[in-house]
Amino acid sequence: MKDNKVIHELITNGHLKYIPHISVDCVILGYHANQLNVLLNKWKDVEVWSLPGGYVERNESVDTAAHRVLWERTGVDKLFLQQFYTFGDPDRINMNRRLNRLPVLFQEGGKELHNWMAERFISIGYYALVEYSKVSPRPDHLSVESRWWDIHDLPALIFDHDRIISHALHAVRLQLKYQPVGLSLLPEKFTLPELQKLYETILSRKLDRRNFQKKMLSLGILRRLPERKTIGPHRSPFLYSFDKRKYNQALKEGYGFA
Amino acid sequence: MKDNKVIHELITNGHLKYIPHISVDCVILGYHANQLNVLLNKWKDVEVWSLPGGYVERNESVDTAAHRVLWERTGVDKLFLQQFYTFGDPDRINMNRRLNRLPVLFQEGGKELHNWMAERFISIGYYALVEYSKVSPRPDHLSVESRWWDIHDLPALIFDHDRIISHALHAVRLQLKYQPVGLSLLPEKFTLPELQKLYETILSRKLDRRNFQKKMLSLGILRRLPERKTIGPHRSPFLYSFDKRKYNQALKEGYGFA
DNA sequence: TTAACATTGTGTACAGTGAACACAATAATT
DNA sequence: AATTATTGTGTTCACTGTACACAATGTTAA
Repeated sequence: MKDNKVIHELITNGHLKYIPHISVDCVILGYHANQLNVLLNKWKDVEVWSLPGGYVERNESVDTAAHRVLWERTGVDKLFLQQFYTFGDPDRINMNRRLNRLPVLFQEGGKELHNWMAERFISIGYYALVEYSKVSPRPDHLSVESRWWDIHDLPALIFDHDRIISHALHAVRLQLKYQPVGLSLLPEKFTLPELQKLYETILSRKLDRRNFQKKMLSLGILRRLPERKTIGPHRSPFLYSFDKRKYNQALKEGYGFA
Repeated sequence: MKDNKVIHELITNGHLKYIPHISVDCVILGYHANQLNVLLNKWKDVEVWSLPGGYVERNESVDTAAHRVLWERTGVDKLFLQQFYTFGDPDRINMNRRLNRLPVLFQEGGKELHNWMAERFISIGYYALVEYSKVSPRPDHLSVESRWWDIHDLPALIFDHDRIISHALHAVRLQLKYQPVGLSLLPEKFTLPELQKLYETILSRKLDRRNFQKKMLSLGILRRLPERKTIGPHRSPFLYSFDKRKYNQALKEGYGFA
C-alpha cells in the first residue's frame, strides 16, 4: 500500500523534517442541523478516534503548522484559528488507554516499538470554526476514516483528546462573550433566528429571541439586506450578512471589555 | 569557574536531560512601591536581559517545569502560576537582534556555534504574581545578575521577550476582571486602599475609591479584622485579610461570568 | 484645647445593560 | 376572511457600574 510506505518514511525520517516532541492538535468545530460537530479521525488498526493533528516543520511557525493541518484535513484555509492551550503532561499519552492492542505506531509484530512518534509529545491546541458544508473531511495517512461527531456524543478518544475538546469548547464559549462568532459557520446570507440557533447550540442553552436580536444589532457588525427569506406559513425574516470590516475589527479588539 | 563547567555540561549533555526545542518562560510580576516589576536576568557577556526561563525535563510536566523555574529563580513555590500562551514563531529568536556580538551560547572564539541550545525554541509562557519582599532573585548559570525592572521601563530584551511580557500583562489584566488577584502580592494583613493601589497599578488607571470598596466587599473574599492600621494624620483604615477558602474558590470558578 | 487637614467609611442618585414579557405584523393554509 | 406560527418592535424591571456627597477620624499646628 502507498500509505504504508508514507508511514514508514514518516516513522524513520520524520524527525529530520519535524521538530520532535511537539505536535499541534486542532479541534475543528462544524455546525450543522443545529448541532455542533467535531471532526475526528479513526486510527487504522484500533477502535479509537483522535483529533486531526500534525507536527511542526523544523522551520515552520506553529500557527502555520496548525493552518496546514486544517487545510490538509478539510480543504479549508484562511480561517479563524485560535490557539487556546498547550498540553504538556508527560502522561497525557496514556490517559485513555482502553486499547486492547497498540496502534501501528507503537508496535510491529506484537513487539513495542520505539520511534520518535511513539515518544512523549507536548501538544499545542487550536480550535477552528468552519462551515460544515464547505468541508470535505480527508483522513490522514494514519487514519482510515474522517468524519464529524456530535460534540455531546463522542466515541472513545485517544490520549487526552477528550480533555482537549472540553478545553476548546470552553474557549469558544468564552469567545462568544466578547468576540463575534459565525462568519465561518453560516452561509453568506442568513437570518437572525439562524444566527441565534448557532449561539444556542454553542452555549447549549436557550436564549430570548427578542433580547438576542437587540444585542446582536447593537454590536454593529450586521448589515440588513433588502431581501427576506421565505420560511413557510409565517412572517418572513430579514436576511443579514456580516459587515466583514467591522466583524474583523470586533474580532481583533473585542467588545465585551472597556 | 564553576559556572562555566555547568554551562559546558548543559551545552554538551543537556539534550539528554531536557526535551529539545521546548522552553518555558516565566513573567514573574512583583509589586512594590506602587509599581509593577518584572524579574529579569542579565546575560553573561552581552548587554541584554531576558525572562527567567528553563527547559522541560524529559519526564517532567510542563507545569512542573514552570514551577521549578520559578522556585530556582526566586525561592518561592506553591504559587499561582498561569500558562497564557505558547510562542512558536521560528524567527522569534532573531527578533530583537541588536546585539553587536553573540552570547556565549552561540559562539566561541568568534565562531558561531551550533548546539542544541542555540537552535529554535518554542516557548510556553507562564505568568506569576509574587510578593516582592519574599523574593530573593538568584541569577541562573547563564546570567550575571537578576533584578526587578519597572514593567513600564524595561531594558533591551532578548528574542521576543518584550512581546511575551505584554502578552502576560494583558492576561493579568483580563484575570483581574473575573478572578481575584492579590493574595500573593500583598502582606497577610492589608487595607482596602492598599489593595486598590495594587489594582490601579496593574490596570494603569485610577479607580473610584468608594465603588472599589463596595465591589471588593461584595465579592465575599475579604475578612475585615478588628484592627486598624495607623497611616498618619488621618482616619485609620481597617485591616483585611483574604478568606483563603473563598479566595481559592473564586480563583477556580471565577466570578465575572454566569 | 481646638481648628485645620487629609484620608477613610458609608450612603445616594443616575445611567446603561440584561432579563422577562406584550403585542402588532406577516406569510401561507383553510 | 379566519387561522396559525413565526418574526419585528417596544416596555418594564431589577441589577450593575459610575459619579458624587457627607460624616467620621487621626494627627499636626495654632
